[in-house]
Amino acid sequence: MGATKTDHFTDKQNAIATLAKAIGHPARVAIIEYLMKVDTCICGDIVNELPLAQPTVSQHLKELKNAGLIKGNIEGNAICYCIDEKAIEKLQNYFGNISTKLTTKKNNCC
Amino acid sequence: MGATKTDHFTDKQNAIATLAKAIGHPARVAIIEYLMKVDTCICGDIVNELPLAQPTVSQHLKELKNAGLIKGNIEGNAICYCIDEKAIEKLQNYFGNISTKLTTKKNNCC
DNA sequence: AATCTTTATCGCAATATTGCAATCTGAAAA
DNA sequence: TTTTCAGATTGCAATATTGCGATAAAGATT
Repeated sequence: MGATKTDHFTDKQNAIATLAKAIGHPARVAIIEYLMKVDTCICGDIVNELPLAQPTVSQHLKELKNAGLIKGNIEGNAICYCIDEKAIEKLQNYFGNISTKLTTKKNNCC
Repeated sequence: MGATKTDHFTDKQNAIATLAKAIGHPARVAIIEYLMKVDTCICGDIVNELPLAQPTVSQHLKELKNAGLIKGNIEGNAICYCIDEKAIEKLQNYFGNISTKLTTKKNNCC
């Protein structure tokens, strides 16, 4: 009890949940938006941008990386993080499909 | 500490995070997909469809409703739940914007 | 080598989430 | 009214997440 029963659901469902869960925290939304805003993606200064301590930011980055939403490249002693387009596209497609199916179905009981 | 510092982030960031967090669980992904699959949205049998007990399903529905992803209509002593298109559209737009911005920017350091 | 700079990890406390048995509520049916 | 049925709520135990201070790891700089 307390642990998510991931094994009872399909791989696709778990995959979407994992991506969504990673975005389900404002700090991580802010990180993604910052990565978009910055032209160069030398990203050590995310810590300065966010109201969180360095270890906390590091952990959020780790979770985003585990979920496959961002990639990291070592560059000297700094690290270059950037968004992985594939993950974003997966989400876009997923919600796009739901949206179109909903409008064609016109289920209007609510 | 352990509480999310929502007040340090923008309303938009918190809004996206709230929606994403609600989808960030395979059971809730399964609920949404079931609501799409069923033509009529008389939805009491979600419990039969999922490998979870009734109180657990009820709580997941509550969280989806709180996040604004689904709506519920009382119909007799049953309840008709269905997806709120607006929330899905918000997510679709959000990830669509990111996707297009990424392809135009061509940031290829990773 | 000694130091600085950048990022990751450890360990902890506070809080949140997940899941369910038991129970409650309220409408329909008998 | 009593029973029944669909859902919600309560209360609890197990686990996960959030956040940060302290520290570690590793390349850069002096």
